[in-house]
Amino acid sequence: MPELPEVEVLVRHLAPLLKNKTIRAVNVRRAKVLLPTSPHQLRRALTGAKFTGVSRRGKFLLFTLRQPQRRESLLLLGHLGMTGRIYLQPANAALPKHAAVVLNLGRQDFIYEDQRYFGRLTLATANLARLGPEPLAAEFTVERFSQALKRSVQPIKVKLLDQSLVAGVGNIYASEALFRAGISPRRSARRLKPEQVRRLWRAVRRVLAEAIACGSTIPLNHGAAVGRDRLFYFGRAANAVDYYAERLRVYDRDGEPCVRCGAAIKRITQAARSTFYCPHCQRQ
DNA sequence: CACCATGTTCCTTG
DNA sequence: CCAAGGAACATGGT
Repeated sequence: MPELPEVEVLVRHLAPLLKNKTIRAVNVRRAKVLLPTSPHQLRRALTGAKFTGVSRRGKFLLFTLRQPQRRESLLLLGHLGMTGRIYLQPANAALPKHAAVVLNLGRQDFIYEDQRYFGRLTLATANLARLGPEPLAAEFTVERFSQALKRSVQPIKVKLLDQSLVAGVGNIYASEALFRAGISPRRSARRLKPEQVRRLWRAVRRVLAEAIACGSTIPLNHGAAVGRDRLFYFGRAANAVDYYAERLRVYDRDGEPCVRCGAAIKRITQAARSTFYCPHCQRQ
């Protein structure tokens, strides 16, 4: 499910639901997702702790908690990997097949599930330090972006996925931003002209902000039975949420006409991942 | 059987 | 130290 916009929408959804909820019990069903934290460490840290806030950094979810008898707040880090999901459900409901961690909050369970187990729910926060600037914050300046691009000979599409360049852009929005900026995904990062760097910088911000705005309008609190599998699914498979998929101009549109010029959208492989672009609108 | 999938880390090489 | 490339992780859909 997750690139920055989807994580942001999830954070906004979860924050009011979790605020002031106390964790009564911690059930670790897949220890791998905690690493390097151990199940014992997690249980000891979280049992009895109360959620005080939920925020985001790049694609990471940041849960802050207050432990009983302690002054310092505790930081729990979440990352959804490719297929992770977090939601609340009634405490007596059946657990999903790939539930990795379940936090009992009383009448509700906080479910962290991940079909492929690429994600994390951990007390280890070291990886945050490697992240680049937040694209929607003032720290993400065109100068800083430009300087970082000059040090790379990688194709710009591949470089956009580097979380130390800018935090939160993933495979979908990298293609979308390049389309909006009219830049070829194959172009070497250091060879972008200043005008292109500026256009791309703006396109990254715009594409992410629009996706957040769109995601924020989708009602997220539909019941688990209806919404769980649809929430944040944004491929274009049969059960995709059209409302969301329609917003993507090039991603997964191989062979379809470009919305701007009508040329057929192309799919190529870069760094073992799919890139979609318009060969006419994105020639340089 | 093949290939594909919203992501990151680890290892190697230069 | 840094940049870059590739395998690995694990499960499921087509």
